[in-house]
Amino acid sequence: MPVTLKDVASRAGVSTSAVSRTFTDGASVSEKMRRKVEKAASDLGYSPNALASSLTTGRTKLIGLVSNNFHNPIFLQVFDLFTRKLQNSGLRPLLMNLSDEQDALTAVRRLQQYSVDGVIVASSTLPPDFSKAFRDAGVPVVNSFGRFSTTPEVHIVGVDNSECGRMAGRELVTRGYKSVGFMGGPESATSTQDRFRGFSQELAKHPDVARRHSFADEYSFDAGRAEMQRLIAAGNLAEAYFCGDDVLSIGALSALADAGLNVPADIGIIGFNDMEMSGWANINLTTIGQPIEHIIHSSVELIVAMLDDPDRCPEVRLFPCKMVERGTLRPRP
Amino acid sequence: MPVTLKDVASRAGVSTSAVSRTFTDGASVSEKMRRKVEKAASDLGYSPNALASSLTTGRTKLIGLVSNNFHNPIFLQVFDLFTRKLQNSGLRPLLMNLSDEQDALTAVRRLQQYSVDGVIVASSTLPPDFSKAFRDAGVPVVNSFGRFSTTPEVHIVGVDNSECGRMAGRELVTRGYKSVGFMGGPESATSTQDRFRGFSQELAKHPDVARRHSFADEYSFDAGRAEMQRLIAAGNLAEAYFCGDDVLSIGALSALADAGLNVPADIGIIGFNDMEMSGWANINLTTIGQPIEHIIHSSVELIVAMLDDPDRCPEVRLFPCKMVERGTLRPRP
DNA sequence: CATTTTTTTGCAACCGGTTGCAAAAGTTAG
DNA sequence: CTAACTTTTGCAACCGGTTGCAAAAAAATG
Repeated sequence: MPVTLKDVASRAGVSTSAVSRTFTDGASVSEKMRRKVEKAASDLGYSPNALASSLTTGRTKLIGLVSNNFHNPIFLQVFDLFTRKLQNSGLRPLLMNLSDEQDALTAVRRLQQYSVDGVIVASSTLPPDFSKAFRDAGVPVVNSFGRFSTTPEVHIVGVDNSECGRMAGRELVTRGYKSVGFMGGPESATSTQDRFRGFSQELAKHPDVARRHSFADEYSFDAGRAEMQRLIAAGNLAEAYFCGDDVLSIGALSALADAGLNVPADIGIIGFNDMEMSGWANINLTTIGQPIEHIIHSSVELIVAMLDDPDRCPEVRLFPCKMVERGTLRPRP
Repeated sequence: MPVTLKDVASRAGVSTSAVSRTFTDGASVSEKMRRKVEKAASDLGYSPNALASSLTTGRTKLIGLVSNNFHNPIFLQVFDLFTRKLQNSGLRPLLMNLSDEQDALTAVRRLQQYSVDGVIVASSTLPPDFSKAFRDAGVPVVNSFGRFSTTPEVHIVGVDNSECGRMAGRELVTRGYKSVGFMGGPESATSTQDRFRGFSQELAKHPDVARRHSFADEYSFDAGRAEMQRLIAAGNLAEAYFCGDDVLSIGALSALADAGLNVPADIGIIGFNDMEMSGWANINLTTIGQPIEHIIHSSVELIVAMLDDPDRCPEVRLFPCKMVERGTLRPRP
């Protein structure tokens, strides 16, 4: 049914090689030949089969896009940017949702069956070993939004989460809060661990500031709300909280509002991620944003570079987070 | 570098056909042979190349997942469900983001190059002709969340948006509102047109209820907020509004709050889509929800059925929307 | 045990392309 | 116009599998 190379060749009265060459740039074809072939091809509505050619070229232009973050609204933006950037680089994203199944080797197998040219692991919660499984299988891989190591075994693009934690701590101290809390996501997430570590490090420099911490069950509105309700009920609230994700912050804000506590007059909240809705007028959350576009553009650039040089030395690319000041912290003195 | 059929064959000392057959179910292979081959395959870590086999079988198990809705939070859930359901059906989603480029023929070309077995168009805003382009190219296609026709040319799975409009109208009338408004998304979106039509039809039955309508520039918080601010400034507000999407409703709610208007005491709001955050305690939006899971499961079932019978007669599958009562409308009398 | 029937196996062609190589055609120089 | 050199073209093998067909092996039958 679909038009093949052969059909075009016979209609143009030339060899299949000639047709193939007109569609391969850099190949040697005369102007006359090219015109003849292009005419025949467009008459027939031919377009080359990318999969068949991958067989000989060894390139499918397929990139596995692997993630398990299908519940955090920030990831809709992540998928939007990744798919667009990949498309604009002439690549096609093959999506893999890891929500049901986390086994790295199965994931590698599945993607290898489709001969992906490379894989982007976009997740802040998968363990670093996950990405390594791809590298071990010889598949170029970039880990985006993941935890970085100073001796990376795979490419990592993202932010320094512990630096973000320090930034949050510094901000709260600067604003004169005398007791502060960390409300993390699930304790098992590397992002939570790192933000907590940085936050603690920073506060350790200020012994006069009391600190405490706790963890919500997951990165969700309900978990943030429940955790804040628990804290309120327990009595001794800190003056300000750094929440491990905006969605937790928004949950916390709703618990505070219900309890009749005013933000930022009675209590301060700083979030993380700068999701779109954090800027909405009725939320107006002060938060720390990741430069998502930069991370994604850089990740795609890196995977593209890996296609030419699969043995490229693994590197870490970190981008700075930035404070987004809105209305949930008391003003700087 | 990767292990091929030939490698396994020579290690097992058998023909390549034998190896191929052990990996094709339904093929004739003796137990002894199967064991021998499986041993060799697992020793070598072989897994068959899906793309190479597609060349002869004509099946890639690749499904194009096409959308341009990368900004509505509801679509994160849509992508989550689609990818999982496809994966569980042994299919792989090839994602195509249409935000940059809307040309149907280009999209068809691109996906045809990868020999997708079928395409799912998941969008409430793309024109029906878009999906037809795939059908015309002989690619099985299902349009999810799209506008249906009583003489469908492609499979459509979704809701009856005009019925949803009627449902919203009925709800407002039942609650005794004497003047009501429709605040739609962009007037060009088929979903907005249909919801508006149904809403108007229903209200036409109640001449004692005053009605008006307007359209926001896009489906977004900011657009909803701006439009409601405009309405407030203009003076004559209706007693209740049906907003074409929850994200518009939430924007509208924030404008109302800023203006010191109380919901539902001063004004009622009913949304559409039941996004996750509509249920959040600080939003608590009364809305109409689409049965997303059903729509998606049914869409995938349909595309799977099309693989076996590409000429299957196009059908429309509609699922009922349901009211989700929360706190932004006055109670029923 | 020979014969017929059924199952298993390998051969070789094919899926839709690409590419090294040598022959053919086109250019340039003498 | 011929020789030497370039460019363009087609042939045929190959990429990693599948499959129709016939031969080989195994099982059933007499």
